Amino acid sequence: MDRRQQKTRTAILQAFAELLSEKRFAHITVQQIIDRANVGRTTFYTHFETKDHLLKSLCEELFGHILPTADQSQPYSLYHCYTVSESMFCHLLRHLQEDKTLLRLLSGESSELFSRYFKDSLNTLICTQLLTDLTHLDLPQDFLINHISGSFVEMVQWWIQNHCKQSPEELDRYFRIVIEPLL
Amino acid sequence: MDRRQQKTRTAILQAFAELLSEKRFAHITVQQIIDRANVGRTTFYTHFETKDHLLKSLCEELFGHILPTADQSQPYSLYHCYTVSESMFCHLLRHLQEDKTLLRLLSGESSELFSRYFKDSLNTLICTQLLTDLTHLDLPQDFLINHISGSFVEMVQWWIQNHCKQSPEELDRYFRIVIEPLL
DNA sequence: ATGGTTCCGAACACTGTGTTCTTTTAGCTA
DNA sequence: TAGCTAAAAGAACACAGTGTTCGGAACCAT
Repeated sequence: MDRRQQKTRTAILQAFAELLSEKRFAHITVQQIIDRANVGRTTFYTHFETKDHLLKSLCEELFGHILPTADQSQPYSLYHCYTVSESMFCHLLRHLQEDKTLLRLLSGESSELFSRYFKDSLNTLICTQLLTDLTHLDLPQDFLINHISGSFVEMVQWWIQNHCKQSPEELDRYFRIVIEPLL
Repeated sequence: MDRRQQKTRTAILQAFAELLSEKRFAHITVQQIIDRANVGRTTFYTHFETKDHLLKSLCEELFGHILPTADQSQPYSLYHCYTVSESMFCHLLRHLQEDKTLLRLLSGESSELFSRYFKDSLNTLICTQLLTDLTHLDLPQDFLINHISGSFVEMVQWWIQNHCKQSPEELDRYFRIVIEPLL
């Protein structure tokens, strides 16, 4: 792909991410984005159809860095009956801690947008990771999966709102206490 | 209050709620609201400062019916170590099942807006209901409360997306299994 | 009935969107 | 390095939505 395209694309995404950590999605205008990205109006619209498409692209960009690493990174296979030294969730938390952009967005005023995307991705991720089925408790499996991914994202939101006081390992411990009785 | 005021106010809220179950908040225009409510443009703006304020009013209106009943309704005191026949959550679920408007909104494309409000309200509600402190597990109390309210709202979303197949009692049972180990 | 409030409707300025056009610039190719 | 091509800039445009202002009509209370 042309170097120019790459440059403007990242400039736009960057500017957009910055703005999102300052104000709500709905209150951000295309004009503000292109001003900050130092890009022409026409250029913006050749790259992104609408502001909504831009948001989607940003989500894919950011979570695309985080989630696949957890996916490939082997038989974490969630927490299991027997304790594993390393968990997928701890892995995610560590990555999250380092990605300042993502942290800002998940704490910004439009955090729901990203949380939603995060949770949906996590949901499918858990489905693929989940080898054993968890029907030993008398609960529907998709309910349980939804509960796990939902709780995780809720925890992350809580963590970020409290300014990330805990270490990823400590947070992982919390999550184990809350989730392990169900596995 | 003047009868006219009441009429237009509810007409606007009603129209807005209808529209919200059809399309996203961001894609709803004031024009559409006042057309459906059969109300003049000026009138709208004397009642509500902006579309955002209207949304807030709608939240207060709808959840104002549901939550206080759970609040007063006595020492459910969450689930407790000893099982109680009736729980605050089951109570909420029953009310929710009957409120078609609320169900539509929580399943619509702007459900995050309502879920967020729901969770925040639930959070403070739990704080007041929570008599005993739950520090016996080695977890911060506010983390635990956040986990409970978050999980509940996540469950409700899951329930509604699956077209409310389960009865409130059955759903309450799910929630007990998931939460009770922590109390 | 009459005074005060509320509603209506049309008009208005203003902001933001998304498109079109021409001119300029930058990257790939040979 | 020259030349072709694709991309960006910038200005202008039509359009849609917002929020306000006005005069006049409809309504409610006393």
